[in-house]
Amino acid sequence: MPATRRPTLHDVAQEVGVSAKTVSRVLNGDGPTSAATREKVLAAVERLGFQPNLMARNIRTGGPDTTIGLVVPDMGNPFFGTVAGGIESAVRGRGLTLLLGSSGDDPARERDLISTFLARRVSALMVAPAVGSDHAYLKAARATGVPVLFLDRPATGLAADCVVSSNRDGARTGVAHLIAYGHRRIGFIGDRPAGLYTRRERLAGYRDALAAAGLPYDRALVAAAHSQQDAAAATDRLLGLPDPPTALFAANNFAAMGTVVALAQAKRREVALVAFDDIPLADILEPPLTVVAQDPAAIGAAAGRTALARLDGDRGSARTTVIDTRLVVRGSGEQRPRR
Amino acid sequence: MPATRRPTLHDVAQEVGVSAKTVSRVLNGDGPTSAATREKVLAAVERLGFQPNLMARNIRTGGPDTTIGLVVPDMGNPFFGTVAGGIESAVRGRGLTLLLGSSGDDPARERDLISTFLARRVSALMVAPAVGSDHAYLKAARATGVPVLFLDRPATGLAADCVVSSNRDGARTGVAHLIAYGHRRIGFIGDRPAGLYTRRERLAGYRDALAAAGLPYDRALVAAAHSQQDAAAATDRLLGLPDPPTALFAANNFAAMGTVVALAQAKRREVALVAFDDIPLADILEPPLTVVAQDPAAIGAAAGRTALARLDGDRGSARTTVIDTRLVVRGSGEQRPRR
DNA sequence: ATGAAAGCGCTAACAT
DNA sequence: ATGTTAGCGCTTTCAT
Repeated sequence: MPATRRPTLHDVAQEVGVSAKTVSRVLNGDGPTSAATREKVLAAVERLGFQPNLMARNIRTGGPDTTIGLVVPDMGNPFFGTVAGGIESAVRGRGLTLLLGSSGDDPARERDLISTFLARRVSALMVAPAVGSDHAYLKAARATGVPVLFLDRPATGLAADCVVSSNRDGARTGVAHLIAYGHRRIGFIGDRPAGLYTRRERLAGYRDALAAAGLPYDRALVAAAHSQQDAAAATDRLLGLPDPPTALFAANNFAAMGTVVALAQAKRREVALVAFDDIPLADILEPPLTVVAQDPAAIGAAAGRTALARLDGDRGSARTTVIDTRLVVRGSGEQRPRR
Repeated sequence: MPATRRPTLHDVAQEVGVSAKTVSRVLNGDGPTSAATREKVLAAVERLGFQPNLMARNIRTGGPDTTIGLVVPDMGNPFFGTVAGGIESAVRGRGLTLLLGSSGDDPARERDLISTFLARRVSALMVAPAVGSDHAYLKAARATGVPVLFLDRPATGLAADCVVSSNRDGARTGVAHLIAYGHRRIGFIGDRPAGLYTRRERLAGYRDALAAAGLPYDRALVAAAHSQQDAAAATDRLLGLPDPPTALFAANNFAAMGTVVALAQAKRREVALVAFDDIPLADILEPPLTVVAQDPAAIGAAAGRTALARLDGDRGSARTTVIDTRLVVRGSGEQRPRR
């Protein structure tokens, strides 16, 4: 069976015996239409299975495409999946659809995707940046009026809207929780590279908590890891120090997993642990894992709302929205230090 | 600053002093062009920051939009996120981008999304169906030549390409593993409703394994759950039976989590467990969780390849691709039955 | 090697 | 209440 040509507005018009514009009016409900023609038109639309070509419509109206371009480092990461879901919920009512691409944390690929999305004339562009990408080149794009918004981390080299977690505050709270249980030497296992925004913020929170408690900051207790394996190795290393930490703060979700695995394998259940970002099954680990939970759905929703506000003409200066984190106490932070 | 109008092909042409068509030729490399004009054109393109409007191009060429529409029940589920990533990798080389929507397992919303995607003239449509949706209505759409492809479950009411895991075989292998360790009463905690494809297949595999070992099938050992909480409750119920199972087979990932949680809370570590679908941290649970792992990236990749083949003119009849599952032995299946 | 005109499917702006 | 014309930004077709 050869592919039947998709019916056009014209086909419907001919079928009914009216002009294309009349059909258009019925479908979009702008001009006035008699009830009789409206009915006939709708019947013909149904019969032919007509679907207006959205691209043609967008071209003619000159407006942007009714899509939001979203670039994330990794789709398999439920954090970004949930963020995407939050965006979708927020913009669905406005008829916007998500165009999604993953950069694999490669700045070049991220640029490619952004460029494709802009060529598609997306209504708005949202980017959860890859490690090491710079966004100064987006200034030109933004001058054309496309709202550009950053997720999880602010843009580099560009003042743009962004939505982030309360990284510093969250980390401070998590570390303060450990300090409250008597820990004075607390290891920090964070992301790499050291300059990475989320790592920097969370490390700052860690130092805030130490300072507030009058504890010294010891660089020997700070490790960097960019994979679960790395984090496990870093955990082993910290625990092997001459004057080892009695508690650990894992500053992101794979650090959390790596640390949990390392502690379990080393049978070091007495080491207290708080992690940034929640993980599945945290409550049945032994001990149950205390975390500083992010709210990815809220991040997505806030991003969606900000984009809509920009599309509605909000020309205010770049705005940073901070989404609260929440300390979820489950037990692993309450192990007392052993001496 | 007012939004600067996006430059068009015409603007570039004027800037250089040639016709629009010449610019088009340079950019698409079809007609012949002199090296001199090519250079001038490219310079002007760079200077103006011109990006061809993909929608306009698609309209004119009459081809489908260079997107693949993907509908999944839930974006936050890493299974679907990873599937999406697999699709993207497979089709990226052909310049196709993902248009993504989540149905929230609501058939009406799924239909809406599909309809929007078709109106956008996607090159291909991929659907991981919501529970309870019927797809007979897609026959019309498919007659227009859009490849339609189902993920995770086959279509209902329509013969279409689909890519699924080896559910039956995988379940059989997982249950056989339990039988090999001496279990004769094995509980099955599956999805709801009972008619759901994946549940049916996995239950069939469970029965295959029982039959192969000459064990009776006892309906009292089969439970249904559609959330982690449900699954935990079902686990408690099965363990409370007069003649309780000594092992459990959790037939999907939330059943897995629910069962793990229930066993941990009831301190019933001696109950053997195998789960369908891998979960994070499975290897540090106590005991480490043995699973029948799916390969979502391979599912996505296969789907992408199938779609490309269809776009390349493959008109063969509907094809079902089965992606192998893999038994990952970690320990929880090796608890011996207590008597 | 380049340009002019026509048209993809639709809607804005003016008719009637 | 409906039709006509023009044109969105691009590419096809046919000239030159």
